[in-house]
Amino acid sequence: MPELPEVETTRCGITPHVKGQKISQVTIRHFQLRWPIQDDLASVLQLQTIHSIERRAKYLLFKCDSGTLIIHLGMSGSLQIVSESDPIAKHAHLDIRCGNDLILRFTDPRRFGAVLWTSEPIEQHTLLKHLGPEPLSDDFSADYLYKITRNRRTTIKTFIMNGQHVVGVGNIYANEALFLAGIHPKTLAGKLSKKKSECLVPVIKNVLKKAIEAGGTTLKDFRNSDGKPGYFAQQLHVYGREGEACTQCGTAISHYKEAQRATYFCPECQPR
DNA sequence: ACATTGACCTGGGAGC
DNA sequence: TGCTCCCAGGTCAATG
Repeated sequence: MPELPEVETTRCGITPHVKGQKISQVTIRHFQLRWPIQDDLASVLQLQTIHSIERRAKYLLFKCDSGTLIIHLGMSGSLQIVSESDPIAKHAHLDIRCGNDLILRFTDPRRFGAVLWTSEPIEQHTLLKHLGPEPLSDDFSADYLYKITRNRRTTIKTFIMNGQHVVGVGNIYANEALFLAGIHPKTLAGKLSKKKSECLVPVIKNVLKKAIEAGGTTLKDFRNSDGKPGYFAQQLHVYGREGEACTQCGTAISHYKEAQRATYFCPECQPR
């Protein structure tokens, strides 16, 4: 469920409750996530202080005394601040109790998420070291995108969703950005013109920023750390709108599968 | 090196 | 009501 805006919304929501707190108790109810949670994680985390909560791509990084707790929300994960009296729902796999007696609870029905511990420098971690630039950083520029797309034969949609090229652009926002830039999703990356590249990069930044401001996108069940939905779904132009009228020209939105992911576009506004 | 596909897992909705 | 099938916001691993 979560794309970068949802992860960032989560990070901002939990930070005031968790930052600077000492971990008093860790309860792990289900170790089998995308990768198994290491079996001594509870004792490793015990009595460590969480100094900051950072984000790289869609990974949340909890910087502790002797290392970093890495949490990825996968497709269906969420983190909430709860109290001891809150009922433990079915897929609440991990609780991290802090000195203020608030509990950071990781819930993930599909278990595509991950909870990992590392004591090595975080940028050298296997999962992080090959990631492309953050989409909201200056490193993600029109020049950069134009250069790295040369001679690439995959489609532009698949290309921008690849974290080696740029991180944090998931299926919803890839669809939305290509619509807003007037680019057909099947355009070959190598055929992206300089001009379209100069259009697409700011559009990606803008759509992600707007979504963060709206608290993310709630399609079915995304909730921020306060249990509230995100409101960006109201601003979606094409995602999930097959057959509906394009907001710009009224043409029916088309739909197909691209690399196993639902793809939506306006045939009029996004010509091939 | 690059491109494509399968795999991981549960729940919800559509259709019968 | 209940069964089956298809779909879902991610991304690594294996294959060609």
